[in-house]
Amino acid sequence: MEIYRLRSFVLLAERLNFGETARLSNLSQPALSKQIRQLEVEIGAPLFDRGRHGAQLTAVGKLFVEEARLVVRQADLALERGQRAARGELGSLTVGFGFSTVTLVPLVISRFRRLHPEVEVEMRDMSTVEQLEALRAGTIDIGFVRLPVEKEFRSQPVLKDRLVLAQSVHHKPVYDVKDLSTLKRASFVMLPRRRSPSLYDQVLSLCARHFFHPRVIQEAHEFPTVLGLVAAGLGVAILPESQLRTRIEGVTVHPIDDPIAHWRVGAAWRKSGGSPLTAGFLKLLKEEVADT
Amino acid sequence: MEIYRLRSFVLLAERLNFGETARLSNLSQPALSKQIRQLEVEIGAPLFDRGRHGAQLTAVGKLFVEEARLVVRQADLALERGQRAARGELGSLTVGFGFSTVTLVPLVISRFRRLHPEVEVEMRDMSTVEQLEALRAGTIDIGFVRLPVEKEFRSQPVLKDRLVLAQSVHHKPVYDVKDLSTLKRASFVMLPRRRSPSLYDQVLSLCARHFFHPRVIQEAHEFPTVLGLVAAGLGVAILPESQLRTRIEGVTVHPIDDPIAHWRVGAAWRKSGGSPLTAGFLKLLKEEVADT
DNA sequence: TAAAAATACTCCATAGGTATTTTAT
DNA sequence: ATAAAATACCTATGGAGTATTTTTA
Repeated sequence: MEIYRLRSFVLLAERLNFGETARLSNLSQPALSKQIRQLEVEIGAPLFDRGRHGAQLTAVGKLFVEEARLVVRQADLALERGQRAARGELGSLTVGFGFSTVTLVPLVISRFRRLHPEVEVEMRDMSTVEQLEALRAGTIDIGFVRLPVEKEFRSQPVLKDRLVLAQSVHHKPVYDVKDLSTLKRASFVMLPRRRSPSLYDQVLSLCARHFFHPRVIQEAHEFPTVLGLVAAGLGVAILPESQLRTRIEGVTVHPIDDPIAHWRVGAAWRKSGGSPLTAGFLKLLKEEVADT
Repeated sequence: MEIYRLRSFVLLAERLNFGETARLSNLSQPALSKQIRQLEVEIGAPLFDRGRHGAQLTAVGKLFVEEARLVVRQADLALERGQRAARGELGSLTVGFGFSTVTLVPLVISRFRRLHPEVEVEMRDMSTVEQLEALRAGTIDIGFVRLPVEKEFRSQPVLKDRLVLAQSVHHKPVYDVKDLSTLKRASFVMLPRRRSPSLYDQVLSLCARHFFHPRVIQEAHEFPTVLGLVAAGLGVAILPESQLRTRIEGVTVHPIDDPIAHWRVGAAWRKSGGSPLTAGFLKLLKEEVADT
């Protein structure tokens, strides 16, 4: 029982005339006759009574035309939804992001939402490791992680980030970023330690390369707070340059010249199962990155 | 977008392996590949990611497989319901009947209901004219009317009926059914006049052939009541022989020997649009009639 | 008898099969 | 290197067209 026959049947049930219906369907009358006859064989009963004045639905035909209509409608809906999904107009997209893309990702997502209002877009704040796991598990479709990424994924570079030393202009002594070991005696304002590898760990290994453990005098949960505390003269902070949009008077920043203090951040996604939504998002992202 | 392709697609989406799915579908692997590829062209996006370890649904594929399942399910349901309707297991049947078949029709209907529990069967008490109109309008599927019936309908004889004269054995004078004109002075117990042609009209024309108008002394709404009144000596009654199952002590009946006092009653139905239900009912009816 | 559908027959599109190549891990 | 899917090519089923016959009112 194929759909093209059901379509013909439904049309004929409306017109009740083989010749006319055939013409309107761009079919020959015998072709339509054969289709209907085939349906009648499959059902096991005549669907029409053929007479001098066209055709009349039988009782079975009346019952079956309702069923046929449902199938045809469902098929049309399926095709439409499939095509819309293919055009990236339907579906859902989940994006993971970390602190380095906390300004970029919401920007791209809001543009994406405006372009595809019927797509469900979700964003999730996660660490790099969590994002990689979530990508593998299919929980998120795109993540923003440190590059390079495992060959298991595809990626696209988004921004370069590096660590900077922030200190108050009023504070004495002034620490020299050229020689980090001078920070041995400094007080540090830090974000809380998170599931490694987090910024905390990175600062730790950076200090370890200069044979000291940083003295943490205060923790704060947000970058602006950290900078505020630094400005207030509590101590120094090491943080990613990407977070310096919220720059504060009275604080100087200097990039740290150490290989582990530089890295690239990129969007990452699974090689397989890519949807048009992923592609569309990445395209927007590329445009956004090019603009900045 | 045809159903056989959707079926293959749904199966493949469950197995995620072209070769295996093809084998289970009695298809060759290239045939299945071609079907899926065709679907992908129609949708406008890949439905699977083909890899070393079988196939994986893409995001679009995941969305579309749900749609496809709905279509396949709807199609299976349609076919099943169509076939059941064709076997007379589904649908509705409305039967009209008059007083002559008031015992026969419910009998056949209850047998029919037992055979086809899922069929909605309705019976409607109507005059012959009403039944013919209802047949034309499609309000009823089968009627029980006086034969012969217009060539517009098909029919099947059910019973012979004729009018009988009923009178009390105690009543004097005893009326002679051979000479109806002796009834000129008799008192008649009658059913109320209904929309013609009813029994009332028929008795009237029978009397008119003998040049008198019957003197109606009492009306009653049921045949048993009429007979009871006759037994009580109120008068005579002319009624159809088919109603004499409810015979009563002290009442004699004699068939009236007049051409307009005989007729055949039959089942009638439309020539077109006949359903297996109609056929099934008529078959049961035939058996029932043969038994009596 | 005339209009409508069915039949007979032909053609061709396309589904399906076999053998082989390409791809991905 | 190897398993799996794609490709190439062939066959054949059956869907569609034209001409004609049959049906029915």
